Parts: sequence; structure tokens; C-alpha cells
Amino acid sequence: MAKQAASKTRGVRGSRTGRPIMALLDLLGRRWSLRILWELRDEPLTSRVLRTACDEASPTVLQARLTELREAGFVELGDGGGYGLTALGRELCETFMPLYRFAERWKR
Amino acid sequence: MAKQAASKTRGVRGSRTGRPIMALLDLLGRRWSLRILWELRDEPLTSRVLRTACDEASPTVLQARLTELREAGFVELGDGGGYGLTALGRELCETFMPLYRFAERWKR
DNA sequence: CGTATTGCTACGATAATTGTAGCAACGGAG
DNA sequence: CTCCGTTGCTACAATTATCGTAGCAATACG
Repeated sequence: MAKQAASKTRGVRGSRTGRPIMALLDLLGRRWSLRILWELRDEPLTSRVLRTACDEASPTVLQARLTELREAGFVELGDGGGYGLTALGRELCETFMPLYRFAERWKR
Repeated sequence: MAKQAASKTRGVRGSRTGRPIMALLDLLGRRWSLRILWELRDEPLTSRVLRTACDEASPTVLQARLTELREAGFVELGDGGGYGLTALGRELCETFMPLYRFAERWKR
């Protein structure tokens, strides 16, 4: 294979040049992020119910993810209590909903 | 709401539910998993080039993810060297490719 | 008042990730 | 052959992230 030093000119594919996709992959790549969005896909859940749905994950990291997802605009805390997806969050959830069927065929 | 059965033998990593979607979300929820798949979407890359593309991530965890993704059947090591997506991996990559357009509109 | 929710936090213990350095194997040039 | 550069891959200590348990203030209802 040829030398790769010259590839700097095109800006190596995927360097974190602030490209939104990288920030998104990083956020979704944190533990419980995908799972939280997945569990909220149908209806809002209270923090405790969400915790139960997420296999009794530690509330520490769950709160951290919820805060991050809220700051990202994907999740919101309803005035009556309970976490739910925003319109943007629902949209995001739809984009990886096909994963379910893929996983079923995957089976591992 | 009633009490729920609190402890079974708990795996270290979450999602022992047996549901494929949970195992998949858990695997993709590990650091650099999504990124690796993303960087390999076009063409196979050698380990070092992949590392550069992944923002100089530590080779330790990169190797770990590559091993996991290979065991999952998403990534393979070509006989000429270089990591590439399997047919299954390409299929998986396609399912969350819409994330790119979503991220562009998201901007944060 | 007591009791039960809600969202949220503290904190020690444990697991995951980082950063740096380096290995054996293979191949091309000299 | 040796020398050099590449490949995939690993060791190791240091740093983060996550876990697990306990508990907080605020709210609501009887």
C-alpha cells in the first residue's frame, strides 16, 4: 500500500472537524443512549420506569444521558413529569428503527 | 406500581435479555463501534488508516471493537490486509446511513 | 401528620478507555 | 543476505466512565 501521509490534503475522512455526524455518532455511542431513545419510542416514561426498562441501569449514568439527550434536543421532560421524545427525537428514532428488523434477521 | 424482582445474576455488560435488538444496541453503544462502521462504509481500511480516521483512538479499544464486530459478522479482515465490511455489515451500515442527513439538519 | 410518588445526586467500587510503547511477521529494495 | 517500512496486534499504567447503593428536596394525596 502506498504512503498515506498525502491523505492529509483531503482532510482524513471522519476527523472531528465539528461535523455533525461525528458529534451524533459520539453521543449515540455512549452507553444507554440508543437504549433510552429506543425505550421512549412509543410513549413517555417516568425516570424510574425508564430505569426499569433499561435493565436497572445506574441512575447516575441514566441522568447523565438524559441531560445530554435533552441538551441535544431529542428528549424533553414533560410538565406533568416523565421523559418523552421531542419531535426531533422521534425523527431520530425513526431513522434507526429499521435496526429492529435487521437485528431479528441477525440473531447472532 | 409494584415491586419488581430485583436481582438475577447480572452480567457485567447490559442486555442479557436475549432480544437481538438489545444485543445490537449494546454492541453499537460501545465507544467507536458506530464510528468504525461509518468509516468503513466506502472501502476497506488498514488498521492504522482506520485509527487515523477514528481521530487517533487508542489501538487497544480499536482492536477490541474490531474483534467484536468481526465476531458479530459485520467486519472482516481481508486476506490482503485491511478491514472491510461484510455483506451483513454493509447492510447494517445502510440502515443508519440516513443518520447523516439527520445530523446535517440537526447541527446542534 | 404519614406515605408515596416525582426527578435527581453523592460516593466508593469496579469496569472501560486512553496513551505510549513495543512486539512478530511479511515484503520490497539495496 | 540485511535494512527498512509496513501490517495486525498487545502490554501496561493512568485516566474516565459506569455501576450499585443510598439518599436528598419537592410534590401530591389522605
